[in-house]
Amino acid sequence: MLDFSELPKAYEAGKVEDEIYARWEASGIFNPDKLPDRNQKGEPYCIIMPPPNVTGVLHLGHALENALMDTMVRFQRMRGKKVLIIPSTDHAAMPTQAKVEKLLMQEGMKNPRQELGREKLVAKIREFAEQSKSTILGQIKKLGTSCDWSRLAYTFDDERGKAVHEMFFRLHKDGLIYRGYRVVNWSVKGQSTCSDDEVVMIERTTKLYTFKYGKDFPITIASTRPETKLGDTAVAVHPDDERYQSLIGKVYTVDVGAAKPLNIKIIADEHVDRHFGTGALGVTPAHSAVDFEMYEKQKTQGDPIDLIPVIGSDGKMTEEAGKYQGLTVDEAREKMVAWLKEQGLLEKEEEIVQNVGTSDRFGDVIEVIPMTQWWLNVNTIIPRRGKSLKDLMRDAMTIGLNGDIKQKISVAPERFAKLYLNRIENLRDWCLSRQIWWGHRIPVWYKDEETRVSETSPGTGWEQDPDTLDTWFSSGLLTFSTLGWPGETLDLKTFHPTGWITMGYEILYLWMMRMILMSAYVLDEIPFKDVYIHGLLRDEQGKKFSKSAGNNIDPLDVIREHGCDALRWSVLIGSAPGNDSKFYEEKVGGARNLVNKFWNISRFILMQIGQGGDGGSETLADQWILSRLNETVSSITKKLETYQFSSAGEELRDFTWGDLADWYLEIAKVEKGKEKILLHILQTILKLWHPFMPFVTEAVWSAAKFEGQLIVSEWPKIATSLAAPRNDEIKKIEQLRTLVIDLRRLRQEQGIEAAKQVEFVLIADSSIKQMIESNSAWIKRLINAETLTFSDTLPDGWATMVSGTITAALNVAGAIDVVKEGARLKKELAETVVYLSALEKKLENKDFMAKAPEKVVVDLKQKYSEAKHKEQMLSEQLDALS
RNA sequence: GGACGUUUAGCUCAGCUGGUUAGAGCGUUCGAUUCACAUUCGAAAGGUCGGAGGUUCGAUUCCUCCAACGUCCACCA
Repeated sequence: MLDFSELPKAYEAGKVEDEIYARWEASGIFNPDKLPDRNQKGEPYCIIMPPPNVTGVLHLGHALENALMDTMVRFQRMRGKKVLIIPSTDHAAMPTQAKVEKLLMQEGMKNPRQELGREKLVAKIREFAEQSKSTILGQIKKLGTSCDWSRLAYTFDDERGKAVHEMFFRLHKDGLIYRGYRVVNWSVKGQSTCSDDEVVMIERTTKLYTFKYGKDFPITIASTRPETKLGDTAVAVHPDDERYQSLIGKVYTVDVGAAKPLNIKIIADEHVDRHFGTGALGVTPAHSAVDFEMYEKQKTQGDPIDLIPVIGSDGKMTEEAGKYQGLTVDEAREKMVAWLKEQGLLEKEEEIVQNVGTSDRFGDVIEVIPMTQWWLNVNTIIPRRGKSLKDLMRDAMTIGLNGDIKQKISVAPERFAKLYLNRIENLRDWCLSRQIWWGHRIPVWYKDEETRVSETSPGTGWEQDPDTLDTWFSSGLLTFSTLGWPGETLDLKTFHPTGWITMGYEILYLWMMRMILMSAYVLDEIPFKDVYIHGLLRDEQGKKFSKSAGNNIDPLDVIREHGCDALRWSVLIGSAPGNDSKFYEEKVGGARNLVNKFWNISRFILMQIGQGGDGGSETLADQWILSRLNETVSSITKKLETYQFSSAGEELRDFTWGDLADWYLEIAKVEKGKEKILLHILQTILKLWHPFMPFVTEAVWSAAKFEGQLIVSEWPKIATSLAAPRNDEIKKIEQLRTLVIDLRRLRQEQGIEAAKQVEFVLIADSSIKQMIESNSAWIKRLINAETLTFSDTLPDGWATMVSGTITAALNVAGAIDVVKEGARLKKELAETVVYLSALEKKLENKDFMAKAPEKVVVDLKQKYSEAKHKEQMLSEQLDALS
């Protein structure tokens, strides 16, 4: 016989978590190939972990993400699926290099790239990344995530490198990847390009200048950046604008101080807003994305305009800028404005609010500069496909790839699908190349005028392209590069498309879109069937957690203090899918109490075992709890299937704490011999709780010496015989519950200390009387009554009340204040009458009776007769009083 | 400028396709506590569901408008 009273009174998370995790890991069940037979035969279910950046350590967002994934995966594993969750990390090219460069500069280096050179700097970054990576992986273990470490991936390891190259070659062969001279987003500080998605718009006030290029120029234009006007080659007006119509097509030569006089052509473009400024737009093809588009358009229309770069990659004015050469943009602007004033060309100078793009990694204002870069064309038709990448991305979310509904992604919450589609329509070509050194180097080689695409050098004299690929190129492949692609592996066949994925809405575009693009293009498959978008965790004031704001919380600190289960619970519960939620200390405290409560419920049940024989037939309470348990199993299963984590958890808590602990276990203290049922209940709730609180449940499971490991035990089945609507017996106990609650309130209202044993007298009809009598032992216990007797009349001077169809009287010491009692009864009677009339109105409404579901009508009638009875009792008592 | 979201108890939030007297956690007040759990138990107070219309027998839920707050997008130079 095991002595469970030796178990610690309070659950000690810190003492057991690491050991439990190690045990799971050692038993191999994180690896789908080593799962029990039941799972081997089950449906494959794969989740790709959103790879944390190797830039730093985990934050609360990761805790949330891991809690979501792991809850889902444990649920699916217990249901018998062949479950795989693949852990990975992201080399995060730009941020990682930026971070290491910053560190080196803090150590005294002025320009790490110059001082170290490519090889040495990359080595430094690798060293940092490796260290950071191992920290992060350790942290993920602490979060309890049951991922398969044997399949660990890194976006910058050799296997992923192969996938990256292969993808590059295929896209290139199909003509989707091209090298082109176009304007890019350029961070002067980072000395690299970035994609549109990495540009963060910020609002600021700036001056808008209204001026002419020269005295003889017919049109006045406005600009916040006069210095770029040194590169203007056109003025665009709206084609229908009668003010300028006669000028369209004309060319004017002006001299604003650039190296050469500028030829300005008046062109028509309907993007021009007639009502903003002067209704005319100075076109600077080299330094504005929109203007560049006009430039391209003019070119295809056979009416070309020039492109003159006046700002260089160092952020300074170029040779083309003439007398402004070498100045920074700000200096040039000042000088230009001064010149305009001097010449009397400046007409107006006003403050306006404007959005400017900044680099999300380096923080500086993005300059738009024309450069030769590698691009991915999202609009051109893919050979043999008849569709563009953009089309594929759209199909995956609407009709399914190739019109196959099985190849359609569903997004929860749905609204994000709309946002995604909206975004796709505005997608422009993706700039792939980055001028940093940390990342997959572009597999293209040059020799003299020749270009060759190849993984390794084609021979002597060939120079590899110095640029690297955008990190998202490699993370976009993750759903299949982690499964062995480009090899035709068993994993790939088994697990792709993956089953489910979760991510924050902030990387919806950056990551989700690219995974869909890559997978649809190369595998003709969606990367995942379901996406669950989660919100952001914010602090108590609603601010984002960040290091710079100083409100950063390390999930490991929380675990150390309250345990992993408590952390998981507190990030999962109390929020709706896709909505942000707040994280604060009290929430974790509450979660820790819950974990401990759970521990003690289990401990109590275990301590009952061996206390007394088989209890014989099921009592009313037994039937009730078993029915509730079954309802709970059914509901939790359904909720987890539909990703209602918070709601599922809350219901589980309410059942376990409310129904089980506060009612059934209290009853069990009186009705002995429930060993078998208690054991069944314990095993069932351990399973239900396991996905939410893996550690405490496994700790109980092993302390109880139950068979095997909980993590691979079978999810409880829904007993269909009990799943039917509750029978009359179950209704009866609900009635008794109501009675107990009412009697407790009666005590409380009478101000009698709960400790004191008191006498109750009840008036009830015979069938109810019998029911109360056969359950009187635990009823007495729960209301702390010495005697519970029945009578036909109410004793004088006792406090009375009505509960359902039962009238109860409590013996209070001394006389009751008749006036006070009368007032109370009157109030209650009035409330009942109001309630009754509301019910009556409903029941008399023919339309309602015709349309309302039968269940509702039956319930209503029941309520009505109960209330009617109560009304009668109350008025009788009131009469008796007076 | 566009799109989306939020607005429900003192605080943090649930509330599925409209249906009994709108819920939870925390907090508050009152009471209990040798009992598995003071990381506990019982009871109570607290909401005209942001505002105004509309549809319906019935609206927190659906529609329209308005307000406040928030997020994302956008080529207003």
